Amino acid sequence: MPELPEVETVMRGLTSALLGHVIERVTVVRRDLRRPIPPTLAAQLEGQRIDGFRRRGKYILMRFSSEMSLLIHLGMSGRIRIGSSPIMLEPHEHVVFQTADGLRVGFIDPRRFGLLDLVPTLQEKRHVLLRDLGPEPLEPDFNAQVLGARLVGRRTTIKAALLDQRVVAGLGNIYVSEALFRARLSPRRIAASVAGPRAERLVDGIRTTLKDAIAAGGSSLRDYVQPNGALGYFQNAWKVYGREGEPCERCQPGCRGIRCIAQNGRSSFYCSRTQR
DNA sequence: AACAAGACCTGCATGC
DNA sequence: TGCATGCAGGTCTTGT
Repeated sequence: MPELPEVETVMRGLTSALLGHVIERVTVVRRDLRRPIPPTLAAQLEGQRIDGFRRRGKYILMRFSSEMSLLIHLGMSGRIRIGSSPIMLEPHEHVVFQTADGLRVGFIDPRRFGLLDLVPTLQEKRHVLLRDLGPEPLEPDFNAQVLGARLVGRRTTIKAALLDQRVVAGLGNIYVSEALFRARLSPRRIAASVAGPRAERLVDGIRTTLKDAIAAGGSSLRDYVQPNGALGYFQNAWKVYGREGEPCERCQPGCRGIRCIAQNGRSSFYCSRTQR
């Protein structure tokens, strides 16, 4: 489910459902996710009021009145489900939060690549999983200069570089393909060669892709995206991802068809005529 | 230091 | 039907 637009959508859903609510009970069904759930999770959160949410890259931070923050990552298959209290545990539901006024929030993650951790709110930025993240692509200070500086000297492909969360935070396999299409850059291009006007195009491609996807509520594959169960629909607006063989919207008649290649074990989709 | 490959885990679609 | 295979929105670790 989760690249930046899906994580942003989830965070907004959590905000509207849970802001100001008080956690009454935390039940941990299974602790062995990507990293173990802290043994003190329940003790530290029970009785605390939810005071706000932040997103950093693909991570969500849920801030509590105790000045502790719950750090959430959804991995590949993570989901959050909100309902009212008496609901059956569903398969792979590893943690359940219940609020004082009867809401029930479940963290569900079949593959267990996701994680939950605690960090003092004032030290969020120093958390080992957050401290090396690159710039937020939707912040105003993300520009061609900033991106170009992080690509200097990198001999890998631009595809691999953009998946590196230290270069820019929040992109994943789908949105890298989509952003490179909009920027008319081949995923095979050497990262260091993206500077000047190409970097301008790429920044623009990244931002417009992410903004459009957020406006659509993200992309839904097999899982649903939003905590209330609503589906995102940006998967219908993908221009290249999952469209191998189709003509791209830019070249129409003369198009050789969208290609799918493997790079570092992951698929990349692109138009070899309009992306160089 | 940078990079590619392997590892982690489960579910699902495909093909025999 | 049953089974094997490969693939999936991520990232951490290992080895070159």
